[in-house]
Amino acid sequence: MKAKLADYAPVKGCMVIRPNGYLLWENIQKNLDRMFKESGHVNAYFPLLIPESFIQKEKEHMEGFSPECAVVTHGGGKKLKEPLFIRPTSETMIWSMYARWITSYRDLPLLINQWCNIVRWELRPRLFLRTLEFLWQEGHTAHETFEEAEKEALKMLGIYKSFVEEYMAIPVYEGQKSESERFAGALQTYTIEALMQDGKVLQAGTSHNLGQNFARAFDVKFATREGGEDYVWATSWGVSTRLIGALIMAHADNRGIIIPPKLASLPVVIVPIYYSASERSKVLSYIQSLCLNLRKDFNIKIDDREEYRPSFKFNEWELQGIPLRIEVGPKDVEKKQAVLVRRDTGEKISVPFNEVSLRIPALLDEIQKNIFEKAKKFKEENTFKINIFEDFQKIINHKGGFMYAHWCGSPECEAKIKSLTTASLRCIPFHNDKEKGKCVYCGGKSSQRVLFAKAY
RNA sequence: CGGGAUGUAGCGCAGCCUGGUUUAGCGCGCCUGCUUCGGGAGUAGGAGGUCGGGGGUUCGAAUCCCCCCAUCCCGACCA
Repeated sequence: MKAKLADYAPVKGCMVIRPNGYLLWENIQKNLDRMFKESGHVNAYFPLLIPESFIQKEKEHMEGFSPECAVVTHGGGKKLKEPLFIRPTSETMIWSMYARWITSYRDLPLLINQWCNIVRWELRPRLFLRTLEFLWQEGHTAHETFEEAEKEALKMLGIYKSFVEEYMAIPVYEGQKSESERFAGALQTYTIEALMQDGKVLQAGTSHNLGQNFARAFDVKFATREGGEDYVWATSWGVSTRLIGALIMAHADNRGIIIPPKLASLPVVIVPIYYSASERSKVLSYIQSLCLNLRKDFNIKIDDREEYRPSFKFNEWELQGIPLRIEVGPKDVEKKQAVLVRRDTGEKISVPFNEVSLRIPALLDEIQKNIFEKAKKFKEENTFKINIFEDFQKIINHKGGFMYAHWCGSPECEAKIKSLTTASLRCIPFHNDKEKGKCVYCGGKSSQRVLFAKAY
């Protein structure tokens, strides 16, 4: 809020994404969109309003979503014959269209993504993490075989993981969801889970293998290579503006947020320091010449506002998470240097005038790496191998973090654990110890450890 | 929908219990001037209020009573 990312809107549960926050979203979009396109996907736009009958076509999907939907009942001053749902996700709309577009294996795979807003009538909203309306992207793909769809679902999860880790500098666990945590209407849900600094965990992205459920519901058949006929295999995957929430909670310190350099629209800000009018003009012209080289490679702001003192500006830019600050005062002009200040460590580094343009990219890289490593260390230090249920309860309540424990695989145990600890099964990790053990709750047989945590 | 709390200036709050010296205050922010400026400046002045809404009690209500509305926090649901 103080970093001017967002504000509460007049409607309960809705937020305004302010320019600082929206810039972050634009950078998230820009990079993800590039990754989607590099992997063969294209963008399209589908309508906001979905006929009620569409939602009802896939039973599990309807049961999962209709309680949290906003419904339009009136239009043009009249009651509508059929209510229109504001999309909570677009599977039904998109598959109704795919039915028209897909007739042969030659039409496959169909790889479409959409950037849009959706509405889910959440009962307990929270800024960025759970709002009634939010922005996201949803990919919807159609394939010839189960294997191909499975491959796609995993590939997209991989893209999410690399984006979140490399750009947002947030380390994640990747894995699959248990049956009870699965997306409504999916055969399999894959997820990346990120640990926040308060010990709670945030689902940062999901990818689903939808099998043939939606194809059956919307009668999407295609002529196979062998001359037969089959239902199309589907995937869907999405990330949302929740990622901005993740960014804040993963990296912020007591000075404010920290924007990873790779996502910063404004990576560098220059604060001039002067005492008199003559010093002011000297310092500012020095900064101008300094910027001549830098501006080619970076978006740089010179904060020459007269009404604030330098110390005020330092704090303000730190609050907003600008990765690197350059201070230039009379002393620096005299010594032909500039002072570079890292947002992540606060370290001040004096750099000779003609080396500044070299040091900036190197420092930005270091900051990017440092905040990732710091978050990674935190994640690892807060992942606990648990064998006894009492330890599970103790640690989850005092420290939070991931409980890496054996689980027998039964939904009953999962539900029991959740009701006793409020921790849910976040994922069955891909890369886990395939050791045999006993379920942390019931003591039944288990072949691997899974991750439990309190989640947002 | 269950439990808890709160609505007083743009933001954060005090005042309420025990009604009247309150002309409704304080901090931050905002506007103007001067001095300042290498880690959230100082000073002098200034603007800004249907005390959430409605009703009631009273000579008199921000304060007591009733109803309504809204928001926040903790649960159930969820990205």
